[in-house]
Amino acid sequence: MRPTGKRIASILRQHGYKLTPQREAVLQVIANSPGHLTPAEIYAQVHQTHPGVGLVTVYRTLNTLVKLGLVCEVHAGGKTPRYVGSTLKHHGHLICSKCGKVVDFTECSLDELEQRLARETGFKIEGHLLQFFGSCQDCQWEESG
Amino acid sequence: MRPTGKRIASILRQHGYKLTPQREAVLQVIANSPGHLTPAEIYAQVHQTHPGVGLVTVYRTLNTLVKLGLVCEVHAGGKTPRYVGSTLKHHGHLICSKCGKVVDFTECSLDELEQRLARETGFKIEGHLLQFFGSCQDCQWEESG
DNA sequence: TCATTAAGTGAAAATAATTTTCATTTACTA
DNA sequence: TAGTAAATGAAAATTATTTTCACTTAATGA
Repeated sequence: MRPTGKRIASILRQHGYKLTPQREAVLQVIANSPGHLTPAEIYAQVHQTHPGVGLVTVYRTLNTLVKLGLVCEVHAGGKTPRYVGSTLKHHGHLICSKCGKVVDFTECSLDELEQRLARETGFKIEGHLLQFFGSCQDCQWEESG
Repeated sequence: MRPTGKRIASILRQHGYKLTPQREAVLQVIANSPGHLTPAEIYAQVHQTHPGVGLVTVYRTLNTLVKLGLVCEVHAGGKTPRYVGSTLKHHGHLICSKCGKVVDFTECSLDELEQRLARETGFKIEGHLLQFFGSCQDCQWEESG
């Protein structure tokens, strides 16, 4: 389950960050979106309800949230990263190579592999991102059509 | 096993691309590097042996190689992607969140999950990328020190 | 071997994404 | 409610990447 906007706000304050209306607006958009948004998309949505909020603030807020591990940065084919509310661990994506559509899935079956890698490499593993690439159903139709 | 420079060259020609000295130089660097290089790093290396080759050509060559599936584009924390010779499927990385170090690993245990996802979502899955994030041994020392 | 030609190249300019700077404003704390 | 450190918006700066275009070259075949 993703953290709610309120949950995120509380964590922000715990870490000494101020809770400004601008940040709240960004949090709302991310928390309420089922999809994976680019900074520009987030800005567009924020701008509708809070016309005063600038794109710079969106970038700054995203950086802060990523640093705190509250949102996940996903590179899904396109050149700009996309952001989604995150529980940090066990994050899986299915990405269409043609249209860029991203579908979430949850899976927890990598523990064994994770432990083996930690043992063999000395890494302290904190999370993972598993991405499958392929064509979504729509784009398969277009291919054959 | 990664494709060799020669192998890649041959595939290029099969697809109607010309084999220019510039491309050969880029291929050599990628094929011979054990690590994951940024476009700028590749350019720097190419430039040593082929001072005439421009950064633009490096970008163009990388795009071509990615399109052909001959190199893999990895987003490893930093803002620019990194490139590595690739077998397209079964590609795993272990990425240090602090220093950006990337360690390859191979794993083939995701077939079951892949099939389930394909069934449930209708995706035609063509490959995947599994990335674990954490701290490498060196950076763990720095943390406690 | 040489001429043809489509594709590739370098340099500069253009575009796009992101970060920095700085003067001003604001949320939190006492 | 005053003080202060942090956050903000706008503009400028930076950085990464792509496009344009005149020129060059690799591949092809006579």
